[in-house]
Formats: sequence, C-alpha cells, structure tokens
Amino acid sequence: MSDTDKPLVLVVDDEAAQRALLSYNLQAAGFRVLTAGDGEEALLVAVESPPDVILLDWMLPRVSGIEVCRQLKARAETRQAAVIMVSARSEEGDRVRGLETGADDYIVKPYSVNELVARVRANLRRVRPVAAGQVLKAGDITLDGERHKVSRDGQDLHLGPTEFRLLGALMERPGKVWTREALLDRVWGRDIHVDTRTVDVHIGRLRKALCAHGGADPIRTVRGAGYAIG
Amino acid sequence: MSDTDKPLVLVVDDEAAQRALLSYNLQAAGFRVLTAGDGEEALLVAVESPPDVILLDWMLPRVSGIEVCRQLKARAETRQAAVIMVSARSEEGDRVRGLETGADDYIVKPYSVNELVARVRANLRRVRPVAAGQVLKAGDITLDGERHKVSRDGQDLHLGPTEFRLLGALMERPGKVWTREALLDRVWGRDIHVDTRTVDVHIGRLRKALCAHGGADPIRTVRGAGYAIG
DNA sequence: GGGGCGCGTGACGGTTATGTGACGATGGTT
DNA sequence: AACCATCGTCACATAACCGTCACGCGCCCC
Repeated sequence: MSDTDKPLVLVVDDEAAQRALLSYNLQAAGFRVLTAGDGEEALLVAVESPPDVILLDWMLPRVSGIEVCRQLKARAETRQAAVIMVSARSEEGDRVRGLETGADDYIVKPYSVNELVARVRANLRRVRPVAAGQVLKAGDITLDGERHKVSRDGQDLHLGPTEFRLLGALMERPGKVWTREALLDRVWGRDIHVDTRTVDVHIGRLRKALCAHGGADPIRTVRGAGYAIG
Repeated sequence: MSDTDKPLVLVVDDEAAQRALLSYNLQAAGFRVLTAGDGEEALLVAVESPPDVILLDWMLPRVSGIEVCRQLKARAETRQAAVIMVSARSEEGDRVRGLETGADDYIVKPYSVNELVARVRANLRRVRPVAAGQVLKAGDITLDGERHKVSRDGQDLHLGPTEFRLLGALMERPGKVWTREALLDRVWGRDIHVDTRTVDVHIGRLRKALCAHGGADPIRTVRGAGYAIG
C-alpha cells in the first residue's frame, strides 16, 4: 500500500558489499531499493520497474557506466529518472563525459553515506517532488505526496491515479501554463502514444473531482496554450 | 499552436554524431531543433525557417563558421537570432574574432551538455523573452510569459492568443516601431497569407483590452510606419 | 479647401479550440 | 464469473476567436 508510494532507487555496482551498504542505508532513509550488479542487469531491472533515481557506478564489467547511462536516457521508461554517476576518479574529463551522456549529478568516491542520501533526496525533489513525499499547496488545495491524498478546504477528495499525477504536475508550479504536450510528457511519460485531447478529458475529470464539495474551478484554461492552476 | 511557441534552435556541425547528440538533448530540453551539416545548408535552412538560436561550429567544410556567422547577421530574416560559436580551440584570438563578426556568445569544447543547454537558454532569454517564460514590463503593463498573464496597474486583463503574442512582440522592444509586415512575421509566422490590415484590427482589440480598466492608450501609431509601445 | 491616403472600428460569417457525455477496453478484486 | 474503477477515444455542442470587409474620420500635401 504505502510501499508503492515510496520513491524507488536503483543501485548499480559490481561490488556486492557496496550494494548491500547503500541498499541498507537508503532503505533506512525511506526508499525502496533495487540493485543490479552489471549494466545489462541494470537495464533489465530499470525497464521492468522504472526507478525515480539511479545510482550508477562508473566502473562496471562488460558495459561501462557511461554506456548504461546513455541507454537509460534513450528509453522511454527510464528517461525521466535522475541518474547520479558514482566515480572513484576525480578527473574533470570524466565528469564532463558523464554529464554529456545525460547524467543529472555526479558524486566522487570517497563520500559519506549522509552525503549520498542527501544527493539522492535533492535529485528526487527536483525530478519528482510528489514522489519525494512533499506536500504541495495551491490556494485551498493540498496535495500530500507521501500519503497520496488530496484535500480542498480540509475536505478529502478522491482522485484516480492519472488525475493525481496530473494535479501533482500542475501544482509543482502553481500559475505556470502547461502545454498539453508538456503534460503528456510529465504525467503519461514520453513517447506514449496518447491523443493530446486525452489531457482535456482528464482535466475535466480533475475539475469535477476538485469541485465535488463546491468551490470555484481552480484550473485555468488558456486558450491556445494549455492549463494552469492557481 | 503551442508548437510554434517552442523556441527553434539550429545546430550547425559537420559531424553527424555531434548533431545527433545535441539535437537529442536540446529536444529533451523542450526546443524544436533543425540541423545543418555545412555552412551553405545552414544559410538555406536559416532563411527558410528562421531560428531563435544558432549553434555554429567553428570548423566547417568549405565555408568557415565565421563567414557563415557574418552572412547570417547580414540577412534580415536571421539577424535577430542569437549565434553561439562552438570552437575546439581555446585561443583568445579566435574568441575575439568570433565575437567581432557578430556572434553573441562563445563556447569552447569540451563542454557539458548541461552547460550548453544553459547557454542556449540564457541567449534565448535575450532574444525571445516571452517564449522563455520571462516577465516583461513596459510602463504600468506587465506581461508574464510563463503564466500567460497580462496585467495593468495590478489589474488582470484578458487577451486572446493572438493579442497576447502581439503584445509580447511589442514589449520585447519597448519603443521600437514595428512595421505591419514585421509583426506578421513575428506574431502570425511567416508563410501565413494574412492581410496586413489584420494587424490594425488586432492592435485595436489589444488597445481595447489594455484600456478596459481605464488609462491612456499605451500603443503609439506611427503613421506610414507601424506601431510601438512605451 | 479638396482630394488622397492611412488608420480606427463595428459588424459578420467561418473556423477552431475546448467542454463533456457516452462507450468499449482493460485490469484488478470479490 | 461478475463487479468495479479507471482509462483512452470518439462525437457532438458551444463558445471563443479569427480574418475580412466596409464605412468614416482625420491628417497631410498640393
């Protein structure tokens, strides 16, 4: 139940001891953790159950971390995950190459566990504020990312999964006008073949849910542009 | 629709791999991307559909990047685009020569994709503030590109999509007198066949909207030339 | 002063974007 | 197996918006 809500971190490292250490600490910090011992396994696992954050060791047997990162960023299921490259070297060249392939952050060994967890949190908050369990507010609407609950004026509301994610996206930046394409990217995932009008329908359902106990429509339609909240 | 709103970036590089990498990352960052493999192609493409930002490799076959830049800055269609020169060398001399020919920015290989995207964004803010989500002010009028909101003296105003874009164009350069043709290019998009008088009508509607809550007409008509704001 | 020209503007028909109810498909649960 | 919730698509209605026209006015130049 509340287990599926927790952010999912994938740890990719060829040393079992390292995997165990990170896994333990990350779980203690409230994340679900998957592990993989090499690049191929990492790709399989990541596609199977797409993580929110991926800790990727630079040195991997067979397939290099850099290549894994490239492939992760090329797949629809894993593209929006935050990738943190972990490296034993500190050369600037590697750093540059790591970021070039699309890594979102970079951490150099040796590091403290606290620092690592902090980095994971920071990236998570950036990529998935709702999944990070933050509480968002816009006007009289409150969205609890941890409990997956939405309330208006104290009244709890019932939303479907898609409506919840849609509202989450809108509330990440109250006032910002999202195009339908941007919302499809954010809520449905990239290159999912879904008609852009589907957004309209779900906005309609979301509106109905938000106004179930009365109150004005909090969602603003901007003709020719998209939708915004607040 | 919202597609026309997205900023357009032209990538000029003779290496296909480089073009693909940049293209992918820029698209992921929300830009539309065109590519060209040499200087001649770049000029053709740029005139055909004028980009907002041009990434121009220094080393190009046949025509040098510096020459392409000069020609781009000499043409009306591409003059207002931001040109970012990309160079493998780091000599100060080249940098100076690059900026002398009219390049707006300069980036040296190797660079991280994040850095590059940041540079593109920065230049875009200068060239296309509204699409970049900037907030523009002219007198007592405020236009918020991200929220698609216009207010005067604190009062929110309601504008149609075309009026919004029209006001955006005018406010990007307060005081500048725009010809009707220039506004048609900018607001309606080129290769749209629309009567130039249509501009007048929309200026009229815009005026009405801007003065809905009182205040003087902020738009100045320059007889025989066009319109300006501020 | 008169004519020409450029501009402002109200009206109007056509087009487009959006709201919304209905429907079948899907997958999980009892 | 039947039920329930949710999803994506479609079709239709409607309201907002657009582009054009026509008319009238004021400015400018002769």
